[in-house]
Amino acid sequence: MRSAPSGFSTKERILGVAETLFARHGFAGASLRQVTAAAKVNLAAVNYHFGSKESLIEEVFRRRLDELNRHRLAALATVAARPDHTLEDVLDAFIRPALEQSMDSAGGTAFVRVLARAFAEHDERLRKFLSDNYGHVLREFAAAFARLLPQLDKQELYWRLDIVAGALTYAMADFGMIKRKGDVSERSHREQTIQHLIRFSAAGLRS
Amino acid sequence: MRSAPSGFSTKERILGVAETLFARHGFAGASLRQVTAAAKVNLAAVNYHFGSKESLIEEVFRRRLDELNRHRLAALATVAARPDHTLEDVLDAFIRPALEQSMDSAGGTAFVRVLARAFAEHDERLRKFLSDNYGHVLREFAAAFARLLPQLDKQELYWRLDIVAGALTYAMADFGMIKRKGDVSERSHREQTIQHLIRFSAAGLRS
DNA sequence: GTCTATATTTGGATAGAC
DNA sequence: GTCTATCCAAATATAGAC
Repeated sequence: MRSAPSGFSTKERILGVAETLFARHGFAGASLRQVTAAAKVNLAAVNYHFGSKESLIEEVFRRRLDELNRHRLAALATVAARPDHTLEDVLDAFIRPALEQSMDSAGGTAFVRVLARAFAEHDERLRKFLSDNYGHVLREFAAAFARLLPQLDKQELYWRLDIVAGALTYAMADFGMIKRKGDVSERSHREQTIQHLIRFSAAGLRS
Repeated sequence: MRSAPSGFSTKERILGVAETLFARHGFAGASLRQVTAAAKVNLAAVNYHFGSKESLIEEVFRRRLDELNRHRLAALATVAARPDHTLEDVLDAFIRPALEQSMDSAGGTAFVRVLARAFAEHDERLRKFLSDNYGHVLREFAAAFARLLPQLDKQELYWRLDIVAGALTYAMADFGMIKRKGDVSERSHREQTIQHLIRFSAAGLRS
């Protein structure tokens, strides 16, 4: 348990490297050999710790998504408790936790790009896994949006949420790669980005 | 030259099937064996007609992108010639040709999803190919947007265009899968979608 | 838990007959 | 231009020693 030079267990190193390579090359495009080589662990370690490549992929999601969704739901609950909450508040509850995670955790920016991959992926099993385990979060947000946009019928609302979710995913995926000017702190850069995305999304949803 | 039962040449059948399977499983995820089996051609036909998988991928893009970009540039030129043209006009020139192609050509909906894949793909060679061959189109549109949004500095504009392009790509990719109500014609459904996307994008760009 | 070695499958590409 | 057969590399997965 802990042969790792870096202080991380073999399992954690595999997860971290897999996240990076899946973000860069896709799930089919990144091989277990690339992963184990980059993580400096033995090839057999993946199957020992995870059983299969597919399970490794699921673990890459689980590791961050459990926490991210906990934060999103907590933020949504806080917001929804205020009787005068706005569309912008709900969008904030959705966007802020993702960007916070992506900036605070090492490899967090890679994970947001993995999320974008999942969005593009139409693989049946992956979609089912995500829907089974995390679908309820999106449904709660959808319900919150529906209450704030009663003028839109259901079909129109879902169509717009789909665009917004896609746009946000892409924007956040690219966020890590945007170079900020040297004179703004990381914190205020993130805050600016959050405000931009909120205004952008709100404008699209209400238009 | 023409052994195909469907009236399409072997080469065309390969391209059509490849487009569908690349859209569904990604470029790494769809194998040449799957492609040739579905196209009911021999495995060796791919290398005979295209030389390699990579060249096949490029041909899948070229076949539709040449035409699409011709239409986009023509529409942009028409719009830009009018001194009072608006942001909405430029967005129309970008969006309409894509949706027209996706609805008029068989397999066009698949191609829009291939485009979405390319957007998510960070593969060096693919990006270089697309940038080398079609980058000038996006630069022309970017210039047109810049003229209409002089209050935004360059960095901010690119950041927003990136989001809008991502959102539009995703929206158009999903468009083919959205079931329209039975009482609206295909044509008016498309027209409604175009108007939605334009308003949505314009709101985000101006916000 | 980690290693080496290997089984097994799959994928891209070619050779050569027709 | 199309076919069969085959080569070779790469990938996932497992067996078994340590």
